[in-house]
Amino acid sequence: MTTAAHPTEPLDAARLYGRGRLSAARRDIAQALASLGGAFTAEDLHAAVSALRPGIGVATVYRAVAAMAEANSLALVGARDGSTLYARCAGGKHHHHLICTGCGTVVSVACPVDGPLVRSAREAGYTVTAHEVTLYGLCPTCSKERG
Amino acid sequence: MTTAAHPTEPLDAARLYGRGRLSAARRDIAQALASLGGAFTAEDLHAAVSALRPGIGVATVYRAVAAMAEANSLALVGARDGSTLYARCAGGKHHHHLICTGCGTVVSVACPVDGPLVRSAREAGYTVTAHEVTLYGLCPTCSKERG
DNA sequence: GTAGGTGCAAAGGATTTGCTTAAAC
DNA sequence: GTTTAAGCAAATCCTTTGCACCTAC
Repeated sequence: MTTAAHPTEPLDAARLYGRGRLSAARRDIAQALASLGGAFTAEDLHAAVSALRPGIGVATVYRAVAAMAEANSLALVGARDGSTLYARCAGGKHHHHLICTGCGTVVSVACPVDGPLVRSAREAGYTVTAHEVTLYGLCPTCSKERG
Repeated sequence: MTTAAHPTEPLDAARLYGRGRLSAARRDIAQALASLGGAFTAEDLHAAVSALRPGIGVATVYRAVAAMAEANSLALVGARDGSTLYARCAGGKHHHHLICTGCGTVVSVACPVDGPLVRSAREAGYTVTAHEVTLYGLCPTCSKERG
């Protein structure tokens, strides 16, 4: 199957950030993150954490996001307007993301680049070192709602 | 073949911008664009035009880029640091881009998303409305140079 | 003559950084 | 006690916008 539930680990705040210290703020960020579910921007996360911890600074959230991305707990899954979209992503097997533009839900999709595409590029003399793939669309629920 | 010379039309300044007026500044921008070759940022283009037309404003370049993108003469092909990467792209058949990180050359690659991936997503109840695919790597020349 | 383009400067939004204070280990 | 994170503000970076003037058609 090509689409699948997006692989995330249980939300263990200690692991989210790798080897950093676990402050109260970061615990709240972890909790807010769990409540977001799908794709989100740093601003979304900041807004969510603010409900739990009024007055938390944006820099704190940005630094936490950077730490989580570094620890492979978050993946950069795209962009919305001028902002970067992140989603929880346990890493593991290489895959990409389909983001529901209706509700933000994220599902995994198999990588369509590895394989024939990279192979034929190599045969043409090209070396593919990186690639970005993101799909946008509607999840089953939102598909029904919007016809 | 999966990789191919990137489809661009001969640089006809009149067509680059769609139906807008052809000012002297836009003619110079067109000429600078031709000299850039591959992927570029608005800032790259502004720098190139500045050689031909010192004192040209950045806003003019940004507006010209927007006009060209609107007219399907340019495609947004990715991002570098915080900046948007564009490349000449005649449009036509749906495709994506492989950008050489060595020299900026852009080549077309077939879309690996249309087909099985979209079909299986649809079977799972998802509607795919859009997708982004960009490959990064080295062209044959840069591959040799860097081993 | 008029819509559209230019240039400049200021605004805008997202993200980062410097610095001092507070807290985890 | 030492090192790391928080909080706040200022700074930065890319891009867009407002406005007065100019120019292609």
